[in-house]
Amino acid sequence: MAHPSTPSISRASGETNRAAAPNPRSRVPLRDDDGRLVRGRKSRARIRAAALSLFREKGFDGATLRAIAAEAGMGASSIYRHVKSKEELLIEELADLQEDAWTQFRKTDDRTRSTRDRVAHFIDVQHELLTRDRDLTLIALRSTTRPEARVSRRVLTLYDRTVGLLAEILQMGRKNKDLSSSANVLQAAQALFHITLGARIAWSNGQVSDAGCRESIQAGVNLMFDGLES
Amino acid sequence: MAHPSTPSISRASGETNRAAAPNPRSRVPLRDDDGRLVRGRKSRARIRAAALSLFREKGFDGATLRAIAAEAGMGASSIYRHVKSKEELLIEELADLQEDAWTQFRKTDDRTRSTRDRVAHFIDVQHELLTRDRDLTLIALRSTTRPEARVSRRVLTLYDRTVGLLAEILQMGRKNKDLSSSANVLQAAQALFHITLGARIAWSNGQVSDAGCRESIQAGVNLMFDGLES
DNA sequence: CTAGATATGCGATTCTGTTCGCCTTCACGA
DNA sequence: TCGTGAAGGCGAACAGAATCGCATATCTAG
Repeated sequence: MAHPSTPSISRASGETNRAAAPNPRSRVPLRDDDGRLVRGRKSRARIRAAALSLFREKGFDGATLRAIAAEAGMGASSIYRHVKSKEELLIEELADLQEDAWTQFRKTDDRTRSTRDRVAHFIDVQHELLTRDRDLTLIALRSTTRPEARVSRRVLTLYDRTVGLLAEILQMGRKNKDLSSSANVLQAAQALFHITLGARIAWSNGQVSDAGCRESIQAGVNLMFDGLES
Repeated sequence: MAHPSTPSISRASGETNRAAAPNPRSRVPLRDDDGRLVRGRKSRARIRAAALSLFREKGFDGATLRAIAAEAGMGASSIYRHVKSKEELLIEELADLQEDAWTQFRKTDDRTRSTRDRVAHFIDVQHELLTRDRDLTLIALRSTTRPEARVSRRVLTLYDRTVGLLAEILQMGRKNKDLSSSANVLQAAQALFHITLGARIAWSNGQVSDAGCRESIQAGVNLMFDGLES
């Protein structure tokens, strides 16, 4: 069920754990970070900043890699010393955003409330952060439809993690008799997550507004709790 | 809620309704189909056949436009006289497939059965056909993440139609007191559809097997009917 | 039959992300 | 001090989709 070779999420913010990534050529860095890498880190930061600003300005597809490179003060091909693909530049941001959402949820979560409320709150926090950047959400979704791309794994891992957190909440609810004991929490968490995913697809296409997306998600959550037949 | 400018699905099979498509230059064809168009239609059919066979053989990305053109017996650029993008070639097939699924459902649908069963059956039939061609499903999903692409609208229209059919089933169930009268059928239909969509994303990534996908969908449907709390 | 209009076709070109081979910089160990 | 090897950078090149301008074929109107 879970994705193969799914390491628990490493710190997603800051520099990527490039060194820790399994290298196909199994060329493990022999030295620890000597000062030489400082320049590299700076470049990486510049690239990421340039990419972010250009993405916001022109959108993902509108931001040429050559333009990003120019803004970062280097040639286009040099980018690939730091990043494996253009999409990866965006996925970095997504990972950060998710991490933010999760920590913010943990800070504002109230375990004494009903499971339904907690789930709604979890989804709300996530929605709040994700809808800030339509492009980001869009590319994340898009990358999940390119299994051959290296980033898709990363995004799917983030998704898995989200489902896991949802399942955690549901599990607690089941213990408290807040939920039917026959419910399969993992399947339920997946269903809930898929509802949010589907709604965001519509949103990112401009089919529904920001508020409409949220409403659609909330309705889905409520339906899932109440059931269609009851 | 509905997508703007969403014409009801025109005959999806056979030739595209190229003439009926709103032309940005508003150059509406003055003449009806004179015999001259026969050659074009033949070319179109050849292109589509070539594309289909090459897609099956090499996959979507593996099938070069030049290769398709060669197999169709023309230059690569000529393809664009008949088709607006490479993706559109695949979406044609999707539309056909959907149409097949819907007619097959109608043929095998038993209105005396429970709403839950009918929904499950509807989703099953669709699943059956869609999982035959992973690439097709994948590209369809991918195209929904490119709002600027012309095909995305087409796919979203197909999605809308699916949701509509689901809502129809649910509506009938509500009338028969099979469903809670407080349920919003459209929202429920969307939620159900999104569950299938999410499961298919996982499937198309190889995260879950064919059977796993189906199971996941069925579990989601059942959850949606039973509710988490009941 | 001719003139115009339209549909179809093609080669060259553009724009894109990405790869390749080569070069420079620099910490480190002998 | 010197050589080694890895990190980082560069310009050229590649492949693929999509566009452009022009040529040709086929019809209709007069």
